[in-house]
Amino acid sequence: MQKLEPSIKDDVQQILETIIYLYTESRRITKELARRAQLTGPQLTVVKILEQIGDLSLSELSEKIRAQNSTVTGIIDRMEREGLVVRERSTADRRVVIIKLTAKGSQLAEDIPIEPMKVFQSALSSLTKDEMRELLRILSKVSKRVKAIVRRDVDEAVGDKAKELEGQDR
Amino acid sequence: MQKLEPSIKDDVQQILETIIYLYTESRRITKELARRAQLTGPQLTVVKILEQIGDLSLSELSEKIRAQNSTVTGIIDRMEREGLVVRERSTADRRVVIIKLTAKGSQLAEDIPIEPMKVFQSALSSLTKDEMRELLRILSKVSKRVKAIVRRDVDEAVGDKAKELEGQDR
DNA sequence: CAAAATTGTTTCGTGTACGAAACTTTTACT
DNA sequence: AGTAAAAGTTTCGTACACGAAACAATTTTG
Repeated sequence: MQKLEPSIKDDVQQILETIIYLYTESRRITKELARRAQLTGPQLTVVKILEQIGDLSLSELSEKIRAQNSTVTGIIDRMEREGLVVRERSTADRRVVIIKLTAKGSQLAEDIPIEPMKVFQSALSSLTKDEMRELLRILSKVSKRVKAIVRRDVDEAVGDKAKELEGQDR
Repeated sequence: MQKLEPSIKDDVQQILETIIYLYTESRRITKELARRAQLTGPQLTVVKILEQIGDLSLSELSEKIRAQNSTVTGIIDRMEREGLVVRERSTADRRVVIIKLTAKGSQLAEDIPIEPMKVFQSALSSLTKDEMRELLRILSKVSKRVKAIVRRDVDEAVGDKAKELEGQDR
């Protein structure tokens, strides 16, 4: 079943693990920074986004933090309970709820000096310009491949295509 | 505050987004594959791991799926309720709980022909050997930098170090 | 204009996810 | 042996996270 030669297989495994590491680390950092302000990770994200962009509708906010509306409703519920944000009906479109930072929320945003993503930006900045280009090029290639595979094999008939997919492993 | 020149900044942003895409896509694929077998993402992961490795203690399983014991307890509770696995006390060490696939669980594992990670392995395999080495080298470098920054700046005094960190952005 | 389709939000039910505390069994120490 | 420390698991409380259904306001259509 495994047709990759060992060293290649190890590379693949290590790359996957590194990507997973980078992602989970980003969440860990967010969480750690948030903890110091008595916030949760997602709450810190919301506070920082509202500070930078200004008021947003719930849907816009959901899109920014890549979560479903129903998830964000809960996050905002808890933040409103803590007095960090307020909900306001839009006068232009009364279906829309606008989320605004309160004074307390703004103060908190200021108190947290660093955005979680800054750590990654800083780390990436240690690469040479060429390395950065190369990284982006290769990651994009992988990304495109994943998208193609997903379209063909996962979204349609995983079962039928499984053998074929494994056949490509060599 | 932003000292990166635009093109570099865009590269950084794109790299971050690509990494986030690859990670979230991997969860989406897992979930989609799981859905077809009436499983959840983590449950599919557990079933596939047990199929390949064999029986594991709860702690070993937690480590494999990178989750806390308390999280896995819940996952196993639900899977046991569905008759996919059983808990057995280890005779060697009676503190230990061994998780075993039932016949139903094994059958399900067989029915799902492809492991979620296979998609990524396949995509990564489209890279040349040189590209793979280069990707791994660069990602490792980033990873090391992140670890170093985290040790120095996040785990200790984020507030004090924030300015300094931003200064490194150029 | 009125019914229908659409858009934005919330509610509900289920499943993670995590840390702290509680519990059980084992190991280490005196 | 007897107590203390450690290891493995579960319980508890809280916070996401998501999809489906419910609800409200707006826009589209006949």
